[in-house]
Amino acid sequence: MFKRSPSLTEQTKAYIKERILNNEFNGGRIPPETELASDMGVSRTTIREALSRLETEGTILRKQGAGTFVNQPGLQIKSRLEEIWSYERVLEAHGYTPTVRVLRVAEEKAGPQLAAELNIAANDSVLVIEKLFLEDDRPVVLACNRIPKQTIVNPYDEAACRLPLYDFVELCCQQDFSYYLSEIIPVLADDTVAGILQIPPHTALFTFEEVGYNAENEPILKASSYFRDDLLRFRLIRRRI
Amino acid sequence: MFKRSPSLTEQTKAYIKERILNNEFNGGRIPPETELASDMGVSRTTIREALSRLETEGTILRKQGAGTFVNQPGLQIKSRLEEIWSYERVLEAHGYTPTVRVLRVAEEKAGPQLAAELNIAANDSVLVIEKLFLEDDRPVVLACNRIPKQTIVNPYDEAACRLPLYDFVELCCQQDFSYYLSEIIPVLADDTVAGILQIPPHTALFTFEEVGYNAENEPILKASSYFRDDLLRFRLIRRRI
DNA sequence: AAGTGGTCTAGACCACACT
DNA sequence: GTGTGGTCTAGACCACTTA
Repeated sequence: MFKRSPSLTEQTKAYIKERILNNEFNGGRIPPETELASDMGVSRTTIREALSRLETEGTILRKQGAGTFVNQPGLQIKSRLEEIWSYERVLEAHGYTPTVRVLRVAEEKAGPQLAAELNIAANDSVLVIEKLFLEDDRPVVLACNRIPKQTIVNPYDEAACRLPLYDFVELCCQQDFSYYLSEIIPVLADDTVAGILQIPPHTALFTFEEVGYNAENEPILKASSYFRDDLLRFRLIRRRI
Repeated sequence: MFKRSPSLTEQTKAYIKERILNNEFNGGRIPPETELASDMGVSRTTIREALSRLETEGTILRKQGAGTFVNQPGLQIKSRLEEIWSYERVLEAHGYTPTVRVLRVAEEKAGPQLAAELNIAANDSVLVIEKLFLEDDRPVVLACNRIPKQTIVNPYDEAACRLPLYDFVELCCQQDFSYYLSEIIPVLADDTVAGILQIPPHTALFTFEEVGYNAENEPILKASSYFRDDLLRFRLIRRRI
């Protein structure tokens, strides 16, 4: 029934999710794992891994001894904090059709703090790319990214700067972008940020301050992002561990 | 080597983590999965599940074809947002020895918004428990919890209100607390909150607004929490999906 | 070429929920 | 008791990295 790639688990997950969205399960009850396995011609392990991923996403609910159930539609989550990868996709998940505006591309010298975070020397050059994500001309996210010049091996142009950051890194730094380590920090909007995001000054915002790492676990960029809370709100499922 | 409960996977994970903390792996390289499995007398599946959990926690790093490695100590995370369950434990993880102060226990009538969130009728009674978590007399977290009176089946006293919320719910509501659905919202501290947390008014804070659900997926409580950003900061690992 | 993690299988037994 | 999800096993093959 399925091909080899992408993984059977991912195909299984997508297939079950589609059946959920089509309301194919009476009363929200999903068939037993053994039944799903024999129906779809895969092992129960594969089914279980697919169901686990759907459970972490909040799509389904499992009760030991009782069964597996579709979660209420109201509880489905649009933007899970851990899964944000590009703001374009986050905005699309919210039903927006985002546009990207590159506000600034410049070179700066790294201050001592930035140098320490990126494991470079103070006063080394960094490339600064400031991007604004808009939905219907309303600014939603302001992102400021700093990448050490020495990691940029290929020439870049205006178009490259418009790309999602991980594409830029793979294209111009020939590095794999592996993960972000993020801090969530509440701040008051200063005049500059308030002006760009078109909100009153001294509004409370939250920001991401994050360092991006490559597959070798070396820091390759620093990103600071500001969000319009009224247009984009993050949700989170917290489970007992 | 191991007992049956807690699960082999959890014991395996704890054992590997202990060896990591003891610096038993030369050069940060963790032995191959097959070797770990035969050493510890469990199947490779069990080892893999344990390693997966250590990876999501940010403790280790896996590279296909290359090996498994200990993550840099600086990248270890103290309070993963998704894993917060009681604020006592979060503060302990930060090296604090927290105390809890119950500020208020009262009954209120539910307004229309709260009633909708908790799926009760407007003007139904809710029990309000306001708690402050301190570290060395410095307030760190203010939490305000609202539980419909009708779900409280056992009598409660002052001591019960001091318990972590999930213990209170299991004790007095005879319900299993399953998960929270949380929103992260930046706000300006008003005078009341600022006074309680001992910070200047109009400081930017972030808050959790969250609804707690039982195993049957029914809302059982509403919680609003305020955090001293300077004393407790949340970190997050975001991976490419 | 050899060694590593990634995926998948078939089957066993356990813990829990229903009725 | 019966059926469900939860845990675990032993073994196969694949994809990737490293030398």
